[in-house]
Amino acid sequence: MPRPSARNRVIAAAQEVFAEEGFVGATTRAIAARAGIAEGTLFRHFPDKRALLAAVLGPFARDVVAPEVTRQVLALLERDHDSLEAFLAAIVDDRLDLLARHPAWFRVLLQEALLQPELRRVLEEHVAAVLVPPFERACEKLQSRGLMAAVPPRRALRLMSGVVGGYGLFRHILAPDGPWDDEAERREMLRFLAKGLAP
Amino acid sequence: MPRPSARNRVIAAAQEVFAEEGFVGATTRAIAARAGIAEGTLFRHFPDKRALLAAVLGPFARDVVAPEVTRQVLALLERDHDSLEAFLAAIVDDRLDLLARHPAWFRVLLQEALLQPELRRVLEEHVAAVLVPPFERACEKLQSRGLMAAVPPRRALRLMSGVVGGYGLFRHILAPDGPWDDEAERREMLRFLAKGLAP
Amino acid sequence: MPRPSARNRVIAAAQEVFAEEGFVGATTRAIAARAGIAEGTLFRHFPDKRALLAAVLGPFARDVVAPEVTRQVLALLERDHDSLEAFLAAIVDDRLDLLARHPAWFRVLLQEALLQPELRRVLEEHVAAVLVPPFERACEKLQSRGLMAAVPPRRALRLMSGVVGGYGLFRHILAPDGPWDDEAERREMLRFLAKGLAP
Amino acid sequence: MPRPSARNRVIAAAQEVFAEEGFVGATTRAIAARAGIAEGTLFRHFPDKRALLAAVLGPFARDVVAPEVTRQVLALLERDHDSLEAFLAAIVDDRLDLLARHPAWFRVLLQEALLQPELRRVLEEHVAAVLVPPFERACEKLQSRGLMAAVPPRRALRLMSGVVGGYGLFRHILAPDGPWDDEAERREMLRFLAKGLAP
DNA sequence: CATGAATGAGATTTCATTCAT
DNA sequence: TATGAATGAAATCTCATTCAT
Repeated sequence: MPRPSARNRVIAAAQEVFAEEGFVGATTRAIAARAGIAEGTLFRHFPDKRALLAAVLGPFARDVVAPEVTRQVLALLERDHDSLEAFLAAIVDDRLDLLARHPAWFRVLLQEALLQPELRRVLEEHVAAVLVPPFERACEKLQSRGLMAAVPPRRALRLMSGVVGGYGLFRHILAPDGPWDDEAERREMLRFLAKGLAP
Repeated sequence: MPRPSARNRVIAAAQEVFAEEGFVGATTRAIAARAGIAEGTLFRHFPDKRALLAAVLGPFARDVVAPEVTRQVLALLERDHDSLEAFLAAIVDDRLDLLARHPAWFRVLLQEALLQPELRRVLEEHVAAVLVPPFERACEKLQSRGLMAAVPPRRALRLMSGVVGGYGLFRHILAPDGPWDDEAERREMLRFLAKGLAP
Repeated sequence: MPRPSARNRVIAAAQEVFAEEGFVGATTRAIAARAGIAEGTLFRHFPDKRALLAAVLGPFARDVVAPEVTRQVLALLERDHDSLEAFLAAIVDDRLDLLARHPAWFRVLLQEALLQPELRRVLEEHVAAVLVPPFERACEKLQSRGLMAAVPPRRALRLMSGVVGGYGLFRHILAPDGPWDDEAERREMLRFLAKGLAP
Repeated sequence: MPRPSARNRVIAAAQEVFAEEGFVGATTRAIAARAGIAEGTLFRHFPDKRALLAAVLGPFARDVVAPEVTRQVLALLERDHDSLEAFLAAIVDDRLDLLARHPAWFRVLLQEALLQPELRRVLEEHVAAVLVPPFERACEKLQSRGLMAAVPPRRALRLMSGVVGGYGLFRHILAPDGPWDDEAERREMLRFLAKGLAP
């Protein structure tokens, strides 16, 4: 396996430093050092620091919304689920998987979304706009079959996001060193969600 | 009503700018300008920028942990609750009230906790250490009376935090301009929590 | 004995702080604090910081050159001395006495003379110009009577200054806490000077 | 001959400005301007202003204490001297040589030693501790052979330092523009010292 | 292309000095 | 007259960005 290209090493380094220091707190010097290149070289690959942030968030955005990945979530949403439990398990597992694969992205995204209205707009447009309608349809389908409480789907989405996101926050940021039993957490989260959203 | 003291104007300005730009992104120039004072004057009131952050977060920390306020939550936790619903309502209302009174503090605290391990340590020590044990006892009391599911109390706390915190995030930061029906949100959150944590 | 006037307390405080931090390093805030007055009050007594320095050095300059005091040294110089030892003892004792009474002045003067050409000029003009000619005459008188080596008087003055000043430097600045036997030091300095300048 | 490196130009400029204005009075702006570089560039070469002072004094400290140079003085001290004159000439010439090569260092060192206890401690430890014991042994050897007065060696060292240092002060700082006959000064200083320390 | 030295705008902080009370 | 809050110029230091090699 060849050494990753300089460009990719920079992106990886930037991701780490952004996660640790925030976008404003991260210095191009630190990023270049961690990538093992000269500071000037960094600007051969990216016109400026914001472009680097875009490059870091870009793949994440793609991972969430780009056709092939979104298609997976969308597929889950479109599929007919026999039970609320099955539906929740499919969604939650997919998101937990994403979280486990990219904890740093989660952190950077949360930090920068707090600060950058523009990023919030992009997320709203590319994530919410794409995922919410299918999610709503899936909820309505379950609700019409009497498998789910009559909660407005957007509120159900927020509740689910709060539960899964809160777990991600504690698990990967606030107390990453604690003794976590991830499988138990997942099971209990699902049980809790299922009971909370049961008819 | 007299003009608020310069010191208080600075704190208010800093709170706003920190919330908008983050601690690192906020400039003392911007804070001083918004407070309507010269930049140098700012340092007559606070030895440095970090002290200003402390002054912004301090009241929040006090609001959460200082005896008289903590006592209120602690009182809620110590009291005997006739039902899970009553217990949840007491806790959630208290936290929602805090959130509604200090949305900017919530935002700054979240941002900085993501970045500053030291702040996480302080919160862990002053908030978690004080509130968790009484919360655990309250849960165990309810559980022993068969009013609550046999969830480990710390996990229950995380689930509740996720639900309430997620709401706070959407409500006050991500989409503060949306058409929110706060009373309905509160009611549904409580219903959801109560069902999810029911035996 | 009444409390010294505010003005004098400021001068005393300034002298200490100048000695500890140098003129540039001393802050008006520190001086005011040590004098026990408000910073603004300081400028009621002195138009600016340089005037304070002048007020600190002024009395010293007067002590060295002002008629009544200079007259004492001058008197010593004009007097007929029976021996080199007596001559040296008179001069050295006078200077040691000055040093012991005002160690801080010595320090401030040395520091600022290193930095301020203007101060060097003033000292040259008021001290050197006044004291050197009588000193030269005294030397020449001793030399003509065969009591002193044929050293050019200015060089003799420099040698004496080096010996006494070097002692002052070690005694009051570099190692003020050492176990000093001042009387022995004086005796040995005189013996050394007398031998060194003997015919 | 190539232009000296930027780093060396900065050190040379700093040395001059420190000598003229003192450490506190010297501004990085002035140093950068004299070195012909941008102010920011200065901090590429030295982490902060104090490091620049260290870089200016460092070579001096090395020149005085670093093995090869100290060894030279130490060699002089260890050697058997046939007469007090030869001993004094060896020591004084060595120190005068150092002084002539680095007058600015002498000045900066004196200024900062007056102000910085820490620097005094370093000098005490690295210079005094290394040179004093050999000096004492050399004196005792001369004294036991009846070639030198029974002066405690440390006092002899102070007397010599006063004479040589006083000369350095007048020669290089207070009146550098005067008409100096350095060879005569050296000769007379040695004669004076030899007579003063003779048995 | 990669480098790393250099830049200069801007950030935080200090401090002598002013002025309304 | 004394106060102390306020000022703003200037000092130290940072950092994204440029450019000759």
